[in-house]
Amino acid sequence: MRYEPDACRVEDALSILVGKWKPVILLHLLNNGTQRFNELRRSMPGITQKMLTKQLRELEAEDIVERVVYPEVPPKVEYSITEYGKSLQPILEAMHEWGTNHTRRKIEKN
Amino acid sequence: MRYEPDACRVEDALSILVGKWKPVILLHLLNNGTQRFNELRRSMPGITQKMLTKQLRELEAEDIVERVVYPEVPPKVEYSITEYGKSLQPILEAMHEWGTNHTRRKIEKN
DNA sequence: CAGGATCCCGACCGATACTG
DNA sequence: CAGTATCGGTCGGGATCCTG
Repeated sequence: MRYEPDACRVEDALSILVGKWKPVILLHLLNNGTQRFNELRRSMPGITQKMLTKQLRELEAEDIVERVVYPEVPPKVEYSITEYGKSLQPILEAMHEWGTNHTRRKIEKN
Repeated sequence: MRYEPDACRVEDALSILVGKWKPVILLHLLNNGTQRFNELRRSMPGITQKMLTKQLRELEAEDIVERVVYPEVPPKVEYSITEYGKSLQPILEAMHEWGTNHTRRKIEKN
């Protein structure tokens, strides 16, 4: 009789993954490993600096990505997935697979 | 070199699952089977009629839930998960499990 | 009973300009 | 290079009232 708690936990996971760019960022880091800020930026045409920064900060706050600053001039900052972040991979892949299927299905319907 | 397509498919899945109440609704229907409108409403304290209607309509449009209207007075409408909708269950459960873990982890950190 | 129709606010996100 | 600051538009979602 109490499904709200369950649903709340699903929402917790969703709140991490949602955000227009978070899945893209995570997949990038999962597939390409450690990357610098502008490296990520270039690989995601359309994202703004502000958004990339914001989403990375949020993921960092949840211990999903790691941010390493090198005290140099010019600045150098590297981002990577944490071990904990990797635990999201199955979910991302499941969603990717389902999404692919869903898209195909919709196309076939027309 | 092209991860955008992958990410887009993830977004497709997310767009189905996101919406403050969609996971809750889906879990309800998955666990409790067919339910009437107000039955669903009562089991989700906090949701408004408008929101419940809207989310159900969106899920119906994607063929995730089925809506059956009985031409009676007073009106009777039943909602249930479609076979296709059931394919989301693994994702929902994976998210639930991950979310539960994540919440516990955060609590332990404090 | 199961909704439709309105009004409204705040968060999300984009565009642009500036900086250590 | 890797950000921060500011302005503004869009829209998800809540509150409330109305109806076949």
